[in-house]
Amino acid sequence: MTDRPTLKDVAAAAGVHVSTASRALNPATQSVVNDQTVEKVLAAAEQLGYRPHPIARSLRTNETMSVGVVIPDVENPLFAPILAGIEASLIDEGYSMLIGNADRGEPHEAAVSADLLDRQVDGLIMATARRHDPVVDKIHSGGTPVVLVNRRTTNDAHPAIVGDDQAGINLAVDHLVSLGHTVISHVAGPSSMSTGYGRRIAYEERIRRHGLKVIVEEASSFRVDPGIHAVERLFEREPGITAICAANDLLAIGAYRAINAAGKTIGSDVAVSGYNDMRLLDLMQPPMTAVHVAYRRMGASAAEVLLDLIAGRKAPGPVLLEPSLSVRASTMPH
Amino acid sequence: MTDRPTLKDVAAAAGVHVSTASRALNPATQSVVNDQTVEKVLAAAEQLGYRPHPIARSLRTNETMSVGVVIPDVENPLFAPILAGIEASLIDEGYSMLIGNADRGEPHEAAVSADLLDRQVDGLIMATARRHDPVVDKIHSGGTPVVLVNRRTTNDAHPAIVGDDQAGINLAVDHLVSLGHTVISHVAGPSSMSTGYGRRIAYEERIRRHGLKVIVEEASSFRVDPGIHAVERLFEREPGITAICAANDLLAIGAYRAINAAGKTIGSDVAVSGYNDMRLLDLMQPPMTAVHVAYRRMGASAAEVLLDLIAGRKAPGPVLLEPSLSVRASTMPH
DNA sequence: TTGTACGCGTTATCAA
DNA sequence: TTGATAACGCGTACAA
Repeated sequence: MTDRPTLKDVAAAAGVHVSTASRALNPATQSVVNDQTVEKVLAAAEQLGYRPHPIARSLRTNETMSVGVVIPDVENPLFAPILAGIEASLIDEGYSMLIGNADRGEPHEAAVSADLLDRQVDGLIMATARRHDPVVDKIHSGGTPVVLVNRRTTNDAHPAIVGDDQAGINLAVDHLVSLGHTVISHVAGPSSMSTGYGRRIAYEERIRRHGLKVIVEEASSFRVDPGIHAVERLFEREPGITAICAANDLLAIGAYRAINAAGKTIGSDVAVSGYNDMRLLDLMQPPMTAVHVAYRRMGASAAEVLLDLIAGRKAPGPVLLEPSLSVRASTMPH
Repeated sequence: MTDRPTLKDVAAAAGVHVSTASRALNPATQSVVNDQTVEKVLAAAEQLGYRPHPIARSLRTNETMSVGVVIPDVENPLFAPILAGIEASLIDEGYSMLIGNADRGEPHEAAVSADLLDRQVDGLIMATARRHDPVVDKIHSGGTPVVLVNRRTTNDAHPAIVGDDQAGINLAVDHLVSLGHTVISHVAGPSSMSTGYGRRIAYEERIRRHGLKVIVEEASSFRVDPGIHAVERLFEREPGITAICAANDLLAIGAYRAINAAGKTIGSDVAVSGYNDMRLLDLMQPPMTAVHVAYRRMGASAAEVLLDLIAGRKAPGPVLLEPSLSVRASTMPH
């Protein structure tokens, strides 16, 4: 591979000094150099196909033009659109995305983010936040720009782009109530995460406002099997349940399984609503009603806020994205 | 944020020269320095919490310890396990992963990979290869280590980790034949990609060997809607079709839609097999039979081969991963 | 407006 | 075995 041209080569070709070439190429300092010289340098750079060496530049500027993204589990379909949104926002500003997969639990998250920081990323987007998260606190207080996505901490000092869980649960509960349901239960996610906790609290509050009984089972994680078990427990406790409002799509799929196993019919016997509205949910049998969250936009916004932070602009506190409700056949009039 | 300690600091603390400290810290040159000095330096480094500055190191060594991954569409669920596999293999060797999303078509792929190369990645994993792919050819001949994943070019000089499409299609076709089907059609993917082309050729060959009639419709892309249209065309041409062997899960989902729309029953009237066996396929109604490919392992292998290449070791030609068949209710005896 | 000189943190070469 | 020094490619005070 033939050596790429350096700034020195450009300067030589243009017949000027390296520093002049540097200034001519840098939009910020370009104004200080003679117009004709600028032209010459630009022409030479173009002709040689000069590309500034990012490593050398980073060494000088202490900016790598890259950001780290810490994901709890890359294989979770939830994060694909978030990553796509982040990438789309970053690319326009010349930034790249370094991915850290923290799928081995909490201590791993610290290791992964430390790794990214060692690589001198200019900022971090974290999708792994717990409600009380010392890792996030430490990075934040270390001075590195951080933006949380999807989940937030209880500490509102951290910028975060998340869905409005309260509004989303309200949509689901109100929808079920409007269909005539009166025994509506909630399959909650882990209360260590804002998504699990917030949706549960929102459910309890909304159900009480409707004058109904609060019926909750917490699943150990946001996955299908824990969802099955939670619904099995629900059926034991409260056989009269006619509706399940799940904190997440996978938990709702678990509900599908448990309902089928109990010999009941989804929709007519027991209504089910999911949360997230991930792809292909409309292809299930019956198609699943779910609270829809704009994850791609969530990722895009997180990246934008992070870039603001990096540029020294002030970041907002938590930003709530308004959800909508995708109504399908899994919720029927009762 | 308090400045991180530099090699100079470590050297000073240990009472030795910078270059000695450098040698003591580097496993490769460590043997050349006095054991006691090594101890001293290591202790000082530990005590100061020294972490080598990767940017400065890269500037000297011309290695960034990072690899680029070019994906045709991050949101396609197919690539999540591939990314997870790549990441897992890389992390162990101290490498990081830079993601480029090339979702804006062919010219965009060239731009994205150029961008990654500009960032001095040590190698590239590309999931975007077309059968004839000048972009890949150019990068390869430019001297940058490249490994293809999932798709391959016709040029066997490029290392590639792909599924054995012929074996996979054979599994599906033989399965359908064994169920008694005699009018078996194929919904093909774009023939510009090895996956589309290879599976189609394999289908034609296997069908002929069984003495049956070749019935193919090519979809414009590996997505649901093109699948619907392709199957609609199939039904017009050959009303007697009892089985559809699709080149991809999404095309098979399109087949589900088209079959339902035609008032027929999936499984009993028309059997359907998918390809890839992506998550949640078992939750469809009816659960879908599909050729299963070990995508996580595919990603992991690609990363390993790339690291071999980077280390100067010779890479194998195309590597074929053996598929299996996940039999479910969408394929029934006829 | 341009050139000089230096430094960013490492590693590599050469002497000692 | 260790130290001195240069170099990687770029940006930037400072001087001219």
